[in-house]
Amino acid sequence: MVTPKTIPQYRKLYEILRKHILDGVYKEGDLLPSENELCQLYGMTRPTVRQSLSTLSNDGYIRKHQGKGSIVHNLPREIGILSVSGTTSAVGDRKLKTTIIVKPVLMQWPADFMFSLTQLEKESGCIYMERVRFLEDIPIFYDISYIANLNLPRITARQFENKSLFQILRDYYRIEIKGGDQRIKAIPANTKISRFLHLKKEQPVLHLERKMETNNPDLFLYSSIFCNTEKYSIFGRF
Amino acid sequence: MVTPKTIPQYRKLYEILRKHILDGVYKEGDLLPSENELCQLYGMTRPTVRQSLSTLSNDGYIRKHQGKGSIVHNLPREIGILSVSGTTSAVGDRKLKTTIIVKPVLMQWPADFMFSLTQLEKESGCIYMERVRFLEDIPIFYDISYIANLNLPRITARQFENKSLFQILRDYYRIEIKGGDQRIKAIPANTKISRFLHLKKEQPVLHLERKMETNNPDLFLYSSIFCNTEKYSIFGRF
DNA sequence: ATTATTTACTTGTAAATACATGTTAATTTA
DNA sequence: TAAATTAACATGTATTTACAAGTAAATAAT
Repeated sequence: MVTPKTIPQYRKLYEILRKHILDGVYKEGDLLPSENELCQLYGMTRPTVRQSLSTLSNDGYIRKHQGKGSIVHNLPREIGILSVSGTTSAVGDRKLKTTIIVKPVLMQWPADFMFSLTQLEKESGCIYMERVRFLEDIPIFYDISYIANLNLPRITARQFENKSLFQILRDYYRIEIKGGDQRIKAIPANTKISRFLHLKKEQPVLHLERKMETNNPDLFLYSSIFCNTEKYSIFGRF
Repeated sequence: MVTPKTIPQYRKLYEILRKHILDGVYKEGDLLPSENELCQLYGMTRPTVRQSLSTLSNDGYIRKHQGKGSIVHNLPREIGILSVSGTTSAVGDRKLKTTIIVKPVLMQWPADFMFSLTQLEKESGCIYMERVRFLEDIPIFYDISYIANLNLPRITARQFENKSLFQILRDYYRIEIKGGDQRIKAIPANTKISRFLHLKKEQPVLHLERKMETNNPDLFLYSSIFCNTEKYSIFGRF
C-alpha cells in the first residue's frame, strides 16, 4: 500500500456533499446550502466551494440555477458506469459481484487492437484479464481488460476476487483513473458473449470500447465491455 | 431572431481554441501555448484562461498534464452526439442531412412517457416530431422529439428542413441546451425502425433516451433516438 | 387589491496574487 | 563522463475582492 497524498479541499467538500446526496440527507429537488453558507460551514472561500459544486454539477448530482441556487438531482441511476470520474466509481461496486473468467496474464497485444498504441506500450506487452460482473445474480457486464505492463510489479499475482481492478491500481500503484474516451455500438451476441451473459445468440448487446487515462501520462487502461441491457439501462450525462 | 447576449471571455477563448484544433492549427499531440502565454495573447487573467482550458479538457479536445502543459487530443471522432455541450454541437450538423418524417405537431404527451413530467409540462401538452438523419446517404439516426409547449409561439409553423431544431430554438427563442441525462440500451429493430434505418428486423440498434436541460429551468427537450451503429460508432467522453 | 419597485440574496464572471507541485533542461558536482 | 542539484517553467490549489445578472419576496405606489 502507498500513503495517500493530501486531498484538496474542494475534493473533500465534493465527497461530503455527494455522500449526503446519496444518503438522502439532501433529497431530490432540495436546495443545497448557498455558496456563501458552504464557505462558512466548511471554512473555505467561494472559488473553492464553487469548484466542488461545479464537479457535482458535471457529474449530474446537482443542477445550478443563477439567482436560485443548487438543486439536488439524485435521479434513479440505472447502471452508471459511463461516468467513472476520478473521484467517483459510479453505481457502487459493492452491488456488483465479480467473477474472474481469465486471471491476469502477461501477453502480447492483439494484432488488431481497438485503439492505437504508443511504441512504449507495444514494447512492454499487456496484462490481460476477463471478468463477468453480476447485479442481483444477473450477469450484466462481460469485461475484457488490457493494461500496458509499465511499472506494475507483481500485478498478475494479486487477488482480484474481492477488490476491484481500480482499487488495486489505486492502493498498490497510486494509479487513478482520470477520464477517457469510449465508442458505443449495438451488436448481436456471439456464442461466447451469449454464454457469459445468459442471452440467446444474436440478441442485441451493448458494446463499449474504452480508453481510460490515468495520472501517469504514459499509462492507459483499455477495456472492451459487453452489456446485457435487457433489464437495466446504462446511464450517462452529457 | 433575437439579439444575442454578451458572451463571456472564457467562452470566446474556448471557441477560438476549439476552432483552431478542429481546423488543424494545433494538431494532435501538439502543446497548446501555456496558460501565461494565453493570458498575454488574449488579454485575460489566468483564472479566466483556465476556465476555457478546463471546458476544453472536459469536452475531450485537450488533456492537461501538471508541469507539462495542455496537449491537443483531437482524435477521430466517429459520431459524437453524446457530447452536445452548450457550446458545441459535436460532429458538424452540416454533414448530417435531415428528412422530416412527422412535421412538428401539437399533441398530448404519451401516457407511458419515458421520463417523469412536471405538472406544468403535462398541462401544456407537447410538440412532437420525427426525423431521420443521414450521414453520407446512409440513415443513421431515427429521432423522435418531444418539447413542452411553453412560450414557443408559432414553432409548429417554422421550417425545419435546413436548420436544426437546436438552431431554431437558439435563434428564435433564445433557448440553449446546457446538458442532460440519457439512458442507453441495445434493442432489436422493430418494423418501423428497420424501415427507417434500412436494417433487417431484429437487428441490433442503439437506443438513447435523453432528457435535455435548457437555460429555461422549466423547459426540457426529450428525445428517443435509434441509431444504426453498423458502420459508425457513437463516441463519448467520461 | 393590484401593480411597480425596491431590496436582499442567489449564482456568474473576472481580476490580482500567492504558493504548491510536477516536469524539464541547464548547471554543478563528484 | 555521469550523477546530482538547481533553476526555470508548467499546471494545481487557494485566497481575496469586485461587480454583473438572475430570482424572489417584501415594500411602496397606484
